[in-house]
Amino acid sequence: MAKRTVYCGQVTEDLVGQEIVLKGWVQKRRDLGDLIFIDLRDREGIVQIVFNPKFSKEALEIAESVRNEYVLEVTGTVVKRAEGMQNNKIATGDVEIEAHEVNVLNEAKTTPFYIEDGVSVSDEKRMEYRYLDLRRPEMTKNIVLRHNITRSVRNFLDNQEFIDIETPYLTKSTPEGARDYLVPSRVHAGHFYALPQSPQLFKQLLMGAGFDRYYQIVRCFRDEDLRGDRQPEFSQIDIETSFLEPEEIQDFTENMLAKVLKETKGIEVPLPFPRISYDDAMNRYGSDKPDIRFAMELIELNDIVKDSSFKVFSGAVSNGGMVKALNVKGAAANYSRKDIDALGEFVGIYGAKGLAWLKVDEDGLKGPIAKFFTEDAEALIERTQAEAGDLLLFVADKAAVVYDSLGALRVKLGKELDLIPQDKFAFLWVVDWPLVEFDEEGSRYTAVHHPFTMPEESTLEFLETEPGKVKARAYDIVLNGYELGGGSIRIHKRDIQEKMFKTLGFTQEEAEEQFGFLLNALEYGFPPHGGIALGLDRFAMLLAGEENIREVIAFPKNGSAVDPMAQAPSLVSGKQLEELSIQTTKIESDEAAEE
RNA sequence: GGUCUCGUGGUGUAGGGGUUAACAUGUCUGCCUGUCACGCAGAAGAUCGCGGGUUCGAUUCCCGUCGAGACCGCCA
Repeated sequence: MAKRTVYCGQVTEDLVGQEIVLKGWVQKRRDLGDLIFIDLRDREGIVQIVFNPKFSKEALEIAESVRNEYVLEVTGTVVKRAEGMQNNKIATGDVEIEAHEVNVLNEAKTTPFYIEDGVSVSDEKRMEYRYLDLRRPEMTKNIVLRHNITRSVRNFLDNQEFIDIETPYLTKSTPEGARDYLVPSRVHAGHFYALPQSPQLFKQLLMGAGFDRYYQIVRCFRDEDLRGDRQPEFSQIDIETSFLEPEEIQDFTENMLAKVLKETKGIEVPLPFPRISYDDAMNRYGSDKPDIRFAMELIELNDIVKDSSFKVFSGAVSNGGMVKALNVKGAAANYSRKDIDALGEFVGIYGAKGLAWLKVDEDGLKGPIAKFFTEDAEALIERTQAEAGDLLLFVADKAAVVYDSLGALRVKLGKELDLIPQDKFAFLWVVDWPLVEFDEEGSRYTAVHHPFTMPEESTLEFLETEPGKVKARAYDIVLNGYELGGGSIRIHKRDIQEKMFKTLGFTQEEAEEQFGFLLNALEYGFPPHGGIALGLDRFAMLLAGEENIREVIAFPKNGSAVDPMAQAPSLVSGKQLEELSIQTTKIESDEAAEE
């Protein structure tokens, strides 16, 4: 076999007159009889090959038998295309290759779908034939972009004295938080490893070991239901440092992110990124990960409506809930009563019992509840800055429902009304988080981030008495409405860590059993430390302009956590299970044994 | 776990109680020396996801089931 001299997509006018060797896949064959064109594709792009009896009769004969996705080795001369014959749709469109020789390296069956960008084929088919899907230029591009991102990240961190250290994948199950993927131990019957939800404890222990600045681009595993931005295994850029304040960690993180955008997309993002407190984020956007590419903030109305004759509003306030509004500027005409009903159904998903609305015209407020607003109408108009043509939407409920429903509605309206600039990358730090929140269902406190987050010194006194008041030294980084990552200063003193576990409802024995090794370590000169973890898949997704992280993962799982190509998960034989001392139903093991 | 939507030639869709199951594209054969969404002529290709029910008759209606997708819950 001849050696490839150049990628198809990199044949340029500089090579005109030269004999080159290409290896690639047949994108398309156009047979005009005694003249055949083949578009040859490799990972870098496409170039046109010309087969003409003038160049080689033999090659032409082979070209006649060639079909899409055959793998070819082509030897030929680069020629400049004649005036008017250029194809400006491909990068190599000013040249073509006159084929002297062609070898079929492999044949191909007709593929289930044509290999091109923007194919209309189900995700299921794409994933079943992922190796074909990845041949599509837009997918190849996404995977390469992902590589460029990790390269850029590594370069940045390497230059800042960070050390890349691997942490175990077979580790210990911690029933707190997300469900673990369990791995049975053959050697220790009935015992299980867990795949890490994150290397959190190990990276902290590396700080205890003195490594000072650690990073790892690491796979994490969570056995929870999937979403467009959630896969059971995903990658994070995991970072931990000793002796740094939150501001210092945020500072290098945003420098890193800005550098990645510059290097991979040529985009300059202004530094520093804006900061917003958790409380402000919730109050203004109804979300702890607000998309600040557009305004339309939530408007607080409690003080105006607390005595309203509209009982839905005044009642919500007197019950300890709240009333908030969105002013959808100039949208009154866009939304019919039926459309608004649909919006009402939408907020119902988030538990809102209804969506009240008013339209504003030159004479004031219009709509079924307008009659309730008399003397307070002016205050309402002033607070919402309502003008003729605006649509006001209200939710009155307990705080969580108001935030969730209006926060989601805001984003939905932003998309529907095309208020979101698509080419913008809007980073945002969300800071001043609560340390814990009360879980009604379990009637106990759970950590908002994780149990190792350092409480804010000034609120530490409430940890055992009123945990809800304690602030965390935590920070999330948000990009375009997606939680890109989260970090914090961690607890480095045993007594505080023990109090934290106690607040979260651990008995001393449970804390010792699950986290004893951490508690012990904290007693041996553990440095103050903190870090951050960034979701690589989401970051790549956003930079690629995709809406699903599958588009930037080479071999992802589908919505049911299944790999339709490899057909994982699968049944295993009874023998395998027996070796692992796992009891199972007879049916399962029998079925597997038959295969 | 819940709600909603969708399963029809290889692929993507249309259709609808009785049909020769339609369209596009792809595939195959023939012709074609400047195509690049090549063109022209012809051909093949579908147990309408699976099971049950209603009906004289179901791909169509109903129930179940399996699969897929979106969202809620969940994701310390």
